[in-house]
Amino acid sequence: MGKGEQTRAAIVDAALQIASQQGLEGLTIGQLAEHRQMSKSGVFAHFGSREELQITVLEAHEARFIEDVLRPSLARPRGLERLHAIFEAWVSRTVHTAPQGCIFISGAAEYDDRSGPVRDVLVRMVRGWQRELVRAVSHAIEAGQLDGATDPEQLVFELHGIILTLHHDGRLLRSTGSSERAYRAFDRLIRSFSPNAAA
Amino acid sequence: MGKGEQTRAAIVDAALQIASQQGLEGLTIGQLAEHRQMSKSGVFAHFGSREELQITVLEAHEARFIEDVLRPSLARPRGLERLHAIFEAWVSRTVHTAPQGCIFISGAAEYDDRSGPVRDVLVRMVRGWQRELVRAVSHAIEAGQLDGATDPEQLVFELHGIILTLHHDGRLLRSTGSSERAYRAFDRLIRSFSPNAAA
DNA sequence: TCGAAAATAGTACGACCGTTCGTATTTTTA
DNA sequence: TAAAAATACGAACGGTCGTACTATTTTCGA
Repeated sequence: MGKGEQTRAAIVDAALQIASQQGLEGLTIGQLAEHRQMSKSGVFAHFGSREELQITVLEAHEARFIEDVLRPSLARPRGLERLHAIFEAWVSRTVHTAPQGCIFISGAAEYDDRSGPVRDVLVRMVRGWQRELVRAVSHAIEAGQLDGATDPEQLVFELHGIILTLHHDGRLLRSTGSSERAYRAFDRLIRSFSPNAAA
Repeated sequence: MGKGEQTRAAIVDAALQIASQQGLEGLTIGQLAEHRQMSKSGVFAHFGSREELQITVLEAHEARFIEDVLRPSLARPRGLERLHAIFEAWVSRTVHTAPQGCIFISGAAEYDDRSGPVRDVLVRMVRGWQRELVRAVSHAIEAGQLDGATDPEQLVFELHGIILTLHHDGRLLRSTGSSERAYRAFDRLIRSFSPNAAA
């Protein structure tokens, strides 16, 4: 790895941190340069535009997200066990690993009314993640661990809600005990989709 | 109402629109002045600082939110019926009335890592709204419409999640049918807290 | 080790930011 | 209707923004 790539990686790392706190729109090249003790133009040269930087940060975020949440869970057997592992890792990441906030979530608020490449990339990533979740749920249905009539996307919809509230309450309101609420919500959610639950 | 108050009200109105799309941090005085065909300093004079403007916008948003969501529901009898009315109005507002997005939600992402007066006001408002929800849930418990062992704040936590996902999917992903998913989620949520549900 | 290529710095630009201030205009009040 | 007060304007300030250019330094293979 040449010097350039090395520097670039370090910049992206710092950018990821900053964007996690201030959002992708709050990320500025000047701030990033100061953080890395470089000149603005030196930072800029690695990306060519701020937009390209933001997209690069999104890609780095996604890679890390997948690594933290999905990857370890793939070691678990398909079905409820894996789904549970995913949820646990997701909760954990939301409150611990990324104590500066999730870029997917802050980005959703920042770009839901905008158009452009950054938004497009974000949407593609979120859709991709939802597809992964749907897959995991479908496995549980196929295994008979969830009711056969379960609409996987409905379950994912509600699952996502738990994480969004966890993020919201834990971060904005600084509530303690949000994780416990999240787990309780997850249990009820799964139970209400269980084979023997009165639909 | 003097001329000044009149102008100020019109400015706040425009600011509310802009902030609903761009967020409170994306709201600028210059943009606002252009929108209202005024000079920057003319707009500025009504608030004294951008922060004061942001707080004023928050207050206007809260007033409208209460008016749209809570107020009409208070005409319904306490308990599940009122809770359902609140949820319906909330969903409706999230997807129709405020097609530019909810400032409470975008603000949560913008200010969850910041400090200062704007954040403080936002937090106070969100807490206040959650308290209202807890009240509505408690009424349903007292009326025996929800299980006596129900933790109202847990139910509110999950209820909030439904709205957050509705906002997320409907706006970022532009999903159609999110409202239906929200209603289904609500029904399941209520059922799982019903007196006869196997806890 | 030298020289081409890559990487970084430096400088400048126009645009917009929030804010200040002095002045002009309009509105209200006496 | 004139004086007083409220309101709006215009210009300017110091900053920061992203970006474009040019110069300098550093890196690394021949």
